[in-house]
Amino acid sequence: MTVTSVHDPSHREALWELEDAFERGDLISVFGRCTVAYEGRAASDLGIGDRLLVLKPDGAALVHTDEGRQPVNWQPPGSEHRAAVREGRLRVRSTRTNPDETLTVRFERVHQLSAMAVTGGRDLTLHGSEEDLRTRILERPDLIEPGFEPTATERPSSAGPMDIFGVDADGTPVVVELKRRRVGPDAVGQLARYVRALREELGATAEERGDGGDDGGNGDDGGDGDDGDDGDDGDDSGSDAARDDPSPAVRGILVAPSITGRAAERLADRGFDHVALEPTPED
Amino acid sequence: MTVTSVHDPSHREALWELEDAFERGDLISVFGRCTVAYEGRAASDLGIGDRLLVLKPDGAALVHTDEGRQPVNWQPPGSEHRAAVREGRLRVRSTRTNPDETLTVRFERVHQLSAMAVTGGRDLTLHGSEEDLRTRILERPDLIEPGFEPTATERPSSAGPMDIFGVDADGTPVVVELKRRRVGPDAVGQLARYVRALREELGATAEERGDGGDDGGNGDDGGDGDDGDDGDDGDDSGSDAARDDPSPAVRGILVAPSITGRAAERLADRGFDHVALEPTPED
DNA sequence: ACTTGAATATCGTGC
DNA sequence: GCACGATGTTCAAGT
Repeated sequence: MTVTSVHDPSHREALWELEDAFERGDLISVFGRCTVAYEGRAASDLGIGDRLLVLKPDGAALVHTDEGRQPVNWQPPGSEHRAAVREGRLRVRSTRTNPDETLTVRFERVHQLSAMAVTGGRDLTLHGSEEDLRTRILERPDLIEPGFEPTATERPSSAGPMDIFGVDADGTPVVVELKRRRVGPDAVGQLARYVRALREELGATAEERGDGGDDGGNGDDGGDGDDGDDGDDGDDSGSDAARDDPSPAVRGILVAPSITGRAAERLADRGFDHVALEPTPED
Repeated sequence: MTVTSVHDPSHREALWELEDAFERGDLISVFGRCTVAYEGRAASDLGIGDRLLVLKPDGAALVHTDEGRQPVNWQPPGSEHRAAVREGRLRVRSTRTNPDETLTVRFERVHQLSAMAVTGGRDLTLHGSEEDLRTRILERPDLIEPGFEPTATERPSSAGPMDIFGVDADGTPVVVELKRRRVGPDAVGQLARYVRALREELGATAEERGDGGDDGGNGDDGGDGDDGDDGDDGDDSGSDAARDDPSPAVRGILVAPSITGRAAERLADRGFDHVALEPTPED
């Protein structure tokens, strides 16, 4: 039998079953009326009530109520489970170190305890990720725009690896930033950093192209333009003329299913483009 | 009886119990051998294996394996659960809209099904949050430094609401940014945005205050003064002169239990201070 | 071990 | 409903 199960056990009975299940490495589910106390990175106390306690052989512990996706209390994998009967009640305690954390569940009454030996079934395949989006574009670059040609993925730069690098129909370098779902202004900042990094890297070329790559205003401190900040502080308009250049040396394209209004504003400010595209084709 | 439980039920038997439990608004736990398919914001498929399915009356659904704190598949609250027997197997499906998402669990075999009517016990008290840290400082402002006086919390600015705003012993405006745990450079950037916004707002006043009054230091180790700036954000380069002013019109203080080395460098670059403080007093 | 960044993040709050 | 920030975020990957 792969599953053991007891209904309305005594505390001592529940303890025996728990210890056996620990020994076998079972996945355990306990329904019962209990209090919960946690102390570690923070601290919390939960009064008496009906809850579901899940104990995993890898050390994870979860306390669920009847609401919410998140457990009301938990312990991450790597913790150690112990059970005991104290003051006539079943007490389950899960501890770990680094940081030191303790989760204690005290059962006033155990309604149902089940344990199952789990085998196999770890082959999860996830689709619709950012990688799918990249694959889709590499197979059909015209989804970005006619004439676009990808030349590298994860191309390194001083601002980190960029998702897709390529050239457009005019031979202008293009940085493509991929997001698998609707994005806000932060994604525009990320794209701006890559573009700036590439403009600096290709600076000489830009000069030759006669497009006046750098504005004369702050030419002295040449690496420190203020438009590439990560956060959302770039709201001051008109701080640079270069971004309004009609033919910038490097283009930026943000690929995402949709973008927020604020993000659209920033894209326009910087002269970047948005291409609406889903990780997988719509039905 | 508040708990119903069936061991090794037939698929039809399991269906009856499930539908009854849905009707009663029970918290449900199902052990069984199953496949899982999800389609929505992403898509995934999970081959056959032993898992624990948790169904909540608020619409949440969780599929847990024997590993990890996170469910391998799930559906958030607000979804609708339905059960049926198809092709001789129990099928549980949870759907929601906006976005459209579907989670389907097909049981080859149900080992154990339990359902419990949950009552009460929603009074969770959590300690050690950022709000605790704010409360602690407002009650004892001298923890920041002698003479510090908070004047507002969540004070608005063009960069968003700042955690605590106040004045130091010299009457200089102070922006305090709170973090409940160890922080990296991003927190310094956040603080810098607030300080810059306030400096702009109070610009005229700052010009007049050009006296030589300097802070007495707060006794912690002074940051090294190296200028090895990597310039990957440079968020306040616009007001360049103000940064090096020995008596800036606005001070910035980052309150956190500890900070990373890179964050310390940036703090020093911008002339900000760090105060080491926990959300709750150490024992 | 520390740091960085993504997630089907989730969850609250404010607009 | 949308956007933004905090979370005992968790988690994987890179350094």
